[in-house]
Amino acid sequence: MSDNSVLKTARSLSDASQTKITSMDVAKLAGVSQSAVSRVFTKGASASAKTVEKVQNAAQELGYRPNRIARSLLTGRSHMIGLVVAYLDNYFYPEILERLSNSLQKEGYHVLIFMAAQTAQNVDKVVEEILEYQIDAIVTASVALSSELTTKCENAGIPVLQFNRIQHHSSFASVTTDNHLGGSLIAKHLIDQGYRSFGYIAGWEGASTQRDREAGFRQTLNDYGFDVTARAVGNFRTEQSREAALSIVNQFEIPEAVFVANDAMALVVMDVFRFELGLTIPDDIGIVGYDDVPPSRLASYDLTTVSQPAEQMVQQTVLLIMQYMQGKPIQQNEIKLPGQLIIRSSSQKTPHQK
Amino acid sequence: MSDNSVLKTARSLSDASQTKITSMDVAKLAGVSQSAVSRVFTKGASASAKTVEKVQNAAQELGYRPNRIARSLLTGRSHMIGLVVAYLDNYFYPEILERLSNSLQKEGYHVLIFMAAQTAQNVDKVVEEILEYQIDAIVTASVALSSELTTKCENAGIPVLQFNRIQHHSSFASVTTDNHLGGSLIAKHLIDQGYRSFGYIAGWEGASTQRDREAGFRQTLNDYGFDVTARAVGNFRTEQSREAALSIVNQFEIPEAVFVANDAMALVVMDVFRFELGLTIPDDIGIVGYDDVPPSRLASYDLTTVSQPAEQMVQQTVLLIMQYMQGKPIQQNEIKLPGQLIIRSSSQKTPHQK
DNA sequence: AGAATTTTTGCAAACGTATGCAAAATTACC
DNA sequence: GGTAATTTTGCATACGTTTGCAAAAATTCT
Repeated sequence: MSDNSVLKTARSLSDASQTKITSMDVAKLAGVSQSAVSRVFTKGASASAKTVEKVQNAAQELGYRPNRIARSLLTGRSHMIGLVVAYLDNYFYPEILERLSNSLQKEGYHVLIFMAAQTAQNVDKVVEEILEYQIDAIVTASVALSSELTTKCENAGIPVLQFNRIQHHSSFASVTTDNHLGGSLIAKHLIDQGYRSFGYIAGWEGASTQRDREAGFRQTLNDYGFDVTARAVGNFRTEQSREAALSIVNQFEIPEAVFVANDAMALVVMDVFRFELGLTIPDDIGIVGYDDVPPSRLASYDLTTVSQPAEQMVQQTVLLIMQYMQGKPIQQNEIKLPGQLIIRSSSQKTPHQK
Repeated sequence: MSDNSVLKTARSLSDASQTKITSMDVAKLAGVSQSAVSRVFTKGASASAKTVEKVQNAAQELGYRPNRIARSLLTGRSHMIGLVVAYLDNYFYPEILERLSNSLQKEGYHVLIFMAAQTAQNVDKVVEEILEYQIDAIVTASVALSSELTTKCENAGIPVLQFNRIQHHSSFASVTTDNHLGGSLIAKHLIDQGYRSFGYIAGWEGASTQRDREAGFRQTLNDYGFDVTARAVGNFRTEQSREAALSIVNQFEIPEAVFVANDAMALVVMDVFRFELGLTIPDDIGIVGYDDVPPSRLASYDLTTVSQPAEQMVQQTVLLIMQYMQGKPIQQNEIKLPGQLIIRSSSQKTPHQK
């Protein structure tokens, strides 16, 4: 008797009584072949109305659901998308994650999460793990892959989509907002408001978002004959932004307005200016952030910022993935969406008149 | 000739040239059997030092990584944990997700995310999908399963861990903080501070967290001879909390202190009180929240709150999962951790003296 | 050195599904 | 009603692993 003794251990775990129901069980109950069952549950396969009904009834009765793992093994598609993300404490990413997951879910895909702390080495290790899961695509959110890994993914035939970050050497697609434009809009706005000297608190210098925002900001300032006269680095970390705010004030002549590379830092900076240094916002000093995260809208901050079109970014990302799944290769595809300047009171020097 | 024409389509997608490398390929290159390769990569299996080296070299050269999908099919373990979550906009959950994912990653497990909007029906549909993925366990974060689904998971032998929520009928485990205690601590603190009349802004009434927080708050108030004299419902939604704050003031005699069922709402409430109604916090009115989310620490709010021991909660959750994986059944296991009252200035009526 | 023991190895059978192929059943057509 | 065209069905194989089993190799012991 050739019974399956292989899974003895695994089976005994799940309390013996109820065993896993397979397409075979359904087939037997419905009085058809296993392939018939498969065809009923496979999109695009055909079966006669009669068998469809028989199978569906049997499946219902047994509580059968097709096993995606087995299906994946055969089709080569797991319908899982790997998301690599470094931190979730930036308010912006939870929103993205929620939207991305929802959109993919609608298409029958799901998100497998991978946390990768700062170091590139770490990211690489994590991506190697991902590959074991046979996911269909990788989305990296503000995280960079080593070029070695990049080619590895290429070889494995797994597309990598960079979300909110660009590596230009890479042969993969990216979806970003136009950070250069955003920085530029901010400069223009501050100048319009009458501010005449400018500070900048930088994010992590390795990030393309940081670089582009600063470049745009500086360029437009220059175009109008101004420059950044005070600068500090906050690395996108809230813990470091207090130091950065203090150093702007202590090491330089206090600028009239400061652009902080993201909202999470800007909120802290505002508090340092107001409560620790006794400055008035926006009159003593104007503040602008980037991202338009929910807390920025709170009345206590009412922070001017650039909103990232999250929904569109996600839609584009999903679209690219779906296109790839339908066979269209993803080539060097850089999608850049415009952000929108959201003017609030933190930078409205001239009193807002009704 | 019996070549594999089955995967023709799938293969042609990934650009032909490089094909997927399997343990067979490695075996051939290393001059051993396929099972030898498997044993080298399987924790707990033995192989001679010589073959280990040969195999590792070959694997290295080919860039081989074992296919977890295939492994899962055989072992019955996918090493994936399904996380069902409704919203990510509560600041608290992103943190949980990050921690949970990190902890599980250390154990070789990964998180597959499922978003389930409010309705129970929706949750059920999503869980059905989950089951197809053959995940090893489900963690539900502030989301409830229908009892029908509950038994379905039971039958499938998949444990369900309720995070931050309890359904008492359910036969599954839960990890929560002692919300009743938290509410009680808040009442005690407010009374100690000299507040003498109390309002409450409720979360979603279907949530056990909401019920327990309110019950603890009320009970301790009663113990000291007080009661809640103003109440409104904010459903844990920031959009609804403004209305709630206004109705507290308009429909009742303004209480001296208000407990808001979570921080996300409390922040909005503070702003309404201060900026729309001209009240001073904490003197005209004291405010307390719940969760200790990052923005609560910002100087503009400095909100008194109860911190949930996120790290411990996650640790316990992971521990339960790992125990189950080792064969220990998860029975009605209600883990309840104490929260900690974090006293900040939003509720310090008597001036804090150095 | 030979027997007894332990370790390593390869063979082959599973896991649960999708799908090419040919046979069977149905439908369409004259 | 008989043949041709179409649809449905079952068989068998494959996906890439793990693992029980027995044979082979290495080790230990007397």
